[in-house]
Amino acid sequence: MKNTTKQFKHTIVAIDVAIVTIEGNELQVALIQLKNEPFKNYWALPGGMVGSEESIKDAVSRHIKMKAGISKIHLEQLYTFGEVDRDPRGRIVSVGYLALSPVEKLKLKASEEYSNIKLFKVNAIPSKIAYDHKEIIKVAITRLRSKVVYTNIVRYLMPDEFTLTDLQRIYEVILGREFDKRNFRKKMMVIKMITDTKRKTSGGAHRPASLYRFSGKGDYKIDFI
Amino acid sequence: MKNTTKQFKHTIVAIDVAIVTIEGNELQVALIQLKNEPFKNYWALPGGMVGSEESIKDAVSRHIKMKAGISKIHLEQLYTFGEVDRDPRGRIVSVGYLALSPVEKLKLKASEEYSNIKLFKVNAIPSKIAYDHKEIIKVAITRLRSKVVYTNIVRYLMPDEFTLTDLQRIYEVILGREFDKRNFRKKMMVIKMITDTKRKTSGGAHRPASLYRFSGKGDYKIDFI
DNA sequence: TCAAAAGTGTTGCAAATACACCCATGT
DNA sequence: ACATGGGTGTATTTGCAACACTTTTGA
Repeated sequence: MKNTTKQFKHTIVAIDVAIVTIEGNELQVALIQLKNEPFKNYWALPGGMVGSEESIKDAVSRHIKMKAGISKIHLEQLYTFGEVDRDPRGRIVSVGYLALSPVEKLKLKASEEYSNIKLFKVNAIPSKIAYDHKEIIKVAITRLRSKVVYTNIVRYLMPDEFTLTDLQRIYEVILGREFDKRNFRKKMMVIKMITDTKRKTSGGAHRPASLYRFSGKGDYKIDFI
Repeated sequence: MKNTTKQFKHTIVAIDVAIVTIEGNELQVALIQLKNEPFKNYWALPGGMVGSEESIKDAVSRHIKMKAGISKIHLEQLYTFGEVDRDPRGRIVSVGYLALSPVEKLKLKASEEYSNIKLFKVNAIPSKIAYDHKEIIKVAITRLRSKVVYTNIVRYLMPDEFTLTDLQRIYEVILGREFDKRNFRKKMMVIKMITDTKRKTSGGAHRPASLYRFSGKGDYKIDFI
């Protein structure tokens, strides 16, 4: 990172979003590689300015659509980072967001601004991270881990239909510990967060598994796991 | 509220803070009465602009010191409100904060800007509330209620020394339900959040009560209540 | 001696955990 | 027939909730 003079005179509101997904039994976050100073070649969260005629949430959606090719994605606001010197280009206040999507729905694409965009395991993010984005990622993962035990937030990481083993694997990846299969299934049945589709998998060299989907449409809170 | 033309050209970052305390067995929040349009005589949360050379948190502390005469107060960021039309004067993004203090430490004082500042019961806030401040208050109270059951956040609402009955009352006021005295005391002992000072109250026409203080200095999380 | 709040244990119930074997399919 | 993941029940432990009486002080 090089020292540069400040480019912006006024305080600017920006957003940065941690797009989190699960691939290969690992939590992953999307990072872009910056082309320009002051953080040339550093990795950063996708983000950008909030326009003067758009809400903060709309700005997040707009940037996600540009960089990850997805317009319907679960979003939640994390925290607003407002240290004076967090951005060497000037006074930029950034609102951090968490976005969750099953990996199949992401279409990461580089643009003129960025030489590259790809997923990194959250346990192995590159050391050259721009700004305070490492901290934002940490807040994002902490939030996900904390909400997973009292909400149905995992639904945003799952495909429409899934087996109970798939679901258990997602919980295990997020929380980093294993569950007993029988106890896990019992609990899922009790809280009736999911519904049996009466369809089954086929093709595996093993007994077919029942396919489930999440019940209802919204979010809810309850104690489980 | 009257219609006015926009006063500010650029997006501005402001803060609004819900200063919450307990008085008379009720949760209370400090509100100021505005002197000027577009919300003349409406009640609002204390708040104001974030200076270009101060962090967001410093701006919150500064405004609290001005309006509530207290410089050491527990603060936590709640949410950033970024709808385009939330302020008729222009594009103002506001970072909402929760501040907690025992009532004895607050010294609410009116200023030139505000004709009045006082505490309102959160169950009886006036109907003439400016901006989206009713929503901010709601987020503040929800956050407090939710954190009280898994953190030691009540410490910021208590005086330095207190009896177990005092402490139980605070939990009951915040959560709006009653606890069994024996179970409550048992739990407080188990989690060892508080320490016996070996001192006792005196003066009441009843048996003296042991005085306690919170252990350690920081925050922690654990399941209780 | 009375009023008022402080203080103190036990029991029953519900929820969480630990644990092992048979089933259906594809190769 | 065998390898692979799917599917199921019970016993034990632990944590939570319900419950009532005695103690100490000041008036």
